[in-house]
Amino acid sequence: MAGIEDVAKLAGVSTATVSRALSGKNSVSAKAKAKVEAAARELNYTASASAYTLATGRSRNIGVVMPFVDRWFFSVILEGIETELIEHGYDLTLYNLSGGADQRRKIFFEFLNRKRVDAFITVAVKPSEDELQQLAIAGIPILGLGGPISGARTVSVDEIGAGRLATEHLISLGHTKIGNISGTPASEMEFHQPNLRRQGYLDALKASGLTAHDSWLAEADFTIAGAYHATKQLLGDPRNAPSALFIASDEMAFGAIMAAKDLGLRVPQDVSIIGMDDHDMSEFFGLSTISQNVRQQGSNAAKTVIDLVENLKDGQPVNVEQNREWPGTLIVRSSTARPPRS
Amino acid sequence: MAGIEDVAKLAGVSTATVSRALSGKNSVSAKAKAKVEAAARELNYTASASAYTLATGRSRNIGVVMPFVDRWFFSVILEGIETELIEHGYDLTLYNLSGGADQRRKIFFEFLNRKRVDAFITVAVKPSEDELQQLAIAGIPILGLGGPISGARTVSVDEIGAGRLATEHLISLGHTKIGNISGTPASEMEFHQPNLRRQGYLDALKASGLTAHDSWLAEADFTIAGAYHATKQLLGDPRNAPSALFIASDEMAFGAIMAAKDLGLRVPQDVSIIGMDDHDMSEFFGLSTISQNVRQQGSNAAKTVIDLVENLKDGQPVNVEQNREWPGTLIVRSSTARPPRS
DNA sequence: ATTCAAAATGTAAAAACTTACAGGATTCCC
DNA sequence: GGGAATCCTGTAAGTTTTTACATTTTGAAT
Repeated sequence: MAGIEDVAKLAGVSTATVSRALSGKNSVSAKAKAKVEAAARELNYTASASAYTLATGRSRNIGVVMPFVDRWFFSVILEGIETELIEHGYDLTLYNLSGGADQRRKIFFEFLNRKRVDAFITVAVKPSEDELQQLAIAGIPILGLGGPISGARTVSVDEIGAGRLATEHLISLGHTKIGNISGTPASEMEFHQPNLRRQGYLDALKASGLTAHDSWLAEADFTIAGAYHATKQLLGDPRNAPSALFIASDEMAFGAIMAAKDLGLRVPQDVSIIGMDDHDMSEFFGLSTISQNVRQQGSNAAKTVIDLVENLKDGQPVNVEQNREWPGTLIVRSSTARPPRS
Repeated sequence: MAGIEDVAKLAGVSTATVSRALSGKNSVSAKAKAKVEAAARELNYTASASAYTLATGRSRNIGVVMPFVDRWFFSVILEGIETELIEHGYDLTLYNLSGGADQRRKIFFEFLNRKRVDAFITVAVKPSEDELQQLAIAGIPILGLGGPISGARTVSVDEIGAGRLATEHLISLGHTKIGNISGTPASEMEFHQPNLRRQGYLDALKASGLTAHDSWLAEADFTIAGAYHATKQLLGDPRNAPSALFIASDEMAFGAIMAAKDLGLRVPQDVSIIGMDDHDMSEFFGLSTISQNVRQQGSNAAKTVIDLVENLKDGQPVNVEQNREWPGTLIVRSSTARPPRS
């Protein structure tokens, strides 16, 4: 493995000049730069990351913390972040919390201290007071996705607004008996997104003078199966069934569609269903939904965090507390229509 | 941020002793060890990763390269790897190739050289000659998942055997008209797993003296939608339709089940369907399948790669060329049954 | 009490970069 | 052509840790 010294020797300059030529930040004569670049190419040289980090205190590496990576939302956002980071010459190191409390402690109190990352992006993770303090001591800026974190920048989706949007779509079609399935508290993210979505649903009903019958509401596991069973209950009694359902996630909505079919109900003729997320498979199911533009949320977060670490002032990020909210956009497919005349 | 010197001062010993006490590898008196540990805890000290790497040449960091992260198989395997790595004190840095050839070149010819990782795990990626050479020069060991890579250790699933297993299950139920849907070449992984699965299917038929009618074979996009349309074709003509289908992936099999239902066919009474992977949702669909134990494949790969980097001899891994193959296991659910009497 | 081996500790070099500082070379302008 | 300003380059210090080597301490055996 060639080091900077080898390049310097081959190019006939000092290591300082090599460093300057390759980083492109300081003044180097065109001639020297050419020689250095040729030598570096010949020796296949790239500066060692650890020496760079040690010397500069910067690692060009971003840590990403998420509770799972094997769920659709998280894997898509991860891909969005990663692609953007690579583009800018950053590495991504992944920390997933699915290993439980012990793993979480290890991540926040050991790995974090190794000064291996310039900043963290947390996705749907709410750091505890202890954890935030730990981050502050280590001087690592943090960007939160999917919920407010005090003292940190934050990028999130307007969950309430999105829930309202979905519900308003159903109301505008003429539905008055609108049900809702949200996640159970246990299966929820740490910021209770599904709860917020229901809040938007309730807001929309209220604004239109409608009320939510208790028997039109359900909570279910955040999965296809969970929503399948919940839907069978909600739609089971034809005399008292809602004519439309707003479901807290697309994945759950798939289960709802299958349940409706298995009950002999046609979607959308007998019952309208709208989800939320714009999952990859939603188009296949013809599911109307609210798009969150997840991949772009990821790349946006990556851009923001790079901005954060490249514009530190005295080691502190400038412009803290700037929260950006994304609106959702309504996507109408074939799972929603006017209510049946009864 | 406290450095090793601060800890040494507080504990009243030299930095060498601190290093030894904390790494636990060399002899330190019990008394000194206790003092150092107390001091480290008080100062909240963890050795800086970059200095450690610079001094030792080891980074305790594993690079993972995969073509996507937002597909079920990849995200699950990633989670398996990550959880195991954390357990052993390793970090994971993620490189995904979905950004195209340019990103790929950047990863293999720039990022890789930074000496930031001790080893690579590649998942369903077939490095080119150039890329392999690059890895060799950099002295980075590599563990391949999902296909053979010359000169590297490899962990893979016996795809042919798995395809045979699935087909034999259908044969043992009494089916003689067995169709198969595999991925299109374009949508395939770089090692052509789906092709291998079809190979196993053909082997099994042959062994039982059965033949595959051309009109029972199809290739489709590796998605629900792809298989949905292919299935509609295969089962569209009742007089010439197979009574059972072996589908190259569970995700595709979901599409097949829906297509069958939409054609008015009952699964399994009218048509049996078996997939492959044991996807999270397969239980919900009642899909019979071949389990690949994906998460465990991931954690197994992580263990193997740690073994690889911790047992280097003269910078070279020992035991190269050791290929481990996983068998699949048959999981029978409710999507397969005896063929209908016709 | 001596002696010797083994165990514990300290000193200082090494790992591979960046960058402040200072000095030499150019360029510019009059 | 001379002096100042600017640009370029090299020297050496600094970043934080590990570890070879040297030295001191400990403990056991005589």
